Amino acid sequence: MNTKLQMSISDSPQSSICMFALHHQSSVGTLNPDSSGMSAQMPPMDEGLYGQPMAFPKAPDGRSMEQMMGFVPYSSCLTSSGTERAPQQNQQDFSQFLLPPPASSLRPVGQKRGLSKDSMEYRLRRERNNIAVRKSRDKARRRIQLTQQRALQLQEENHRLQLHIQRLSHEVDALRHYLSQRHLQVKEQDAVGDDNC
Amino acid sequence: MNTKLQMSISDSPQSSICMFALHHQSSVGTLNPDSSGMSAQMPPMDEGLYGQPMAFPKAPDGRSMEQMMGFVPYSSCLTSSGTERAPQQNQQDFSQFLLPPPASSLRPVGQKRGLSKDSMEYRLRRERNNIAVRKSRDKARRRIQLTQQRALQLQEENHRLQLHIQRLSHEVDALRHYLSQRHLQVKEQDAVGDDNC
DNA sequence: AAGCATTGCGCAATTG
DNA sequence: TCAATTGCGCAATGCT
Repeated sequence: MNTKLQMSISDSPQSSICMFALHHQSSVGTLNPDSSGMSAQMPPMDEGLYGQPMAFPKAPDGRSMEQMMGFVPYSSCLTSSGTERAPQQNQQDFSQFLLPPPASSLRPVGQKRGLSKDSMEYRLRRERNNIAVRKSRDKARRRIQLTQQRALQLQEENHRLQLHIQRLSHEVDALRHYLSQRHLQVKEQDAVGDDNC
Repeated sequence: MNTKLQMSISDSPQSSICMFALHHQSSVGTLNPDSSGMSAQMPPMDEGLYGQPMAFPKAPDGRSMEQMMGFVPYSSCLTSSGTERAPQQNQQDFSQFLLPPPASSLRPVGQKRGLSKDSMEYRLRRERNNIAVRKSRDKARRRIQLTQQRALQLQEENHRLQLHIQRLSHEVDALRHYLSQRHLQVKEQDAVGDDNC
């Protein structure tokens, strides 16, 4: 399902080899046809679901791809199948990854994109995003807190309103009762009056 | 200043070669070449609050646990001057990070902890934790949703209760008014009766 | 000691 | 182009 393909290759900026892979990955990941496919639909599942890492599917023997390949992530990027890397596919040809991105790539290797992890540009972007993320999460946390508080306040308010309703209801009952008594009284009185006069 | 040094050694289980630079570089390192000097000109990182990463405050000496435990391989990468790492940062003393944890550590170096990222044990732990994390976040998401729904329901309920109160209040008013009229009527009648009799 | 649950964080992909 | 979001894995820590 989720064809995340996330690869969090994150670091490893160093070896040029890695970099290539990264370049690949980024672009491929994004392009990944499947990505558009299905997106977020979370089944109500509880258990079974979490078992699927979706990112680095494990080998049948339970080993993660990383372990098996030693560097699978990159390959997975290539193999567009994102999701379930065929277990038998071990024979994959990685030579392509070892080569620098073809000049035909959308963006020239050392350009804007495909930013080397060492570039100042990259770090600036990352740092800005990290700040934005912290800010966003802070905001989310506050929003959640407010919602919880609001729920509590509403609950209290609710209780107060119910008590008020109870009081008013009793009052209405009392008034009605009194009125009915009064009614009888008057009737009686009327009757008496009639008799007397 | 910012002693981040984040090391998100995270992924890149693959080639030990690939990982590390980032570690250092991460925040300040890369951005602020002069890190040691502290002039940290970090870009225009205003945002007062969010500008501070304050990530791994852990160890007293500022080292993160990962660092403390030392995954030598990665550290070695660092030493390799590898790549490009901070040009001026060279003066920083990372020797502490390069050394394996003291034998006096709670657990022997090659033991449970200090798990090599390549060990099956490590991957199993990670995978289990990833599953737990997904589950936990799913739970949190549901909890938040429920809270929001509850707030909405309470708000509606609240509105209904207020309307109810309004009706009851009017009813009370009406009854009282009627009663007062009745009261006058009776009094009047009484008076008339007295006169008549 | 061991294991799941939480939480903060950075990365990368997306969204607006 | 760039900030805001979002899903994810990692590691530290909380909680049994």
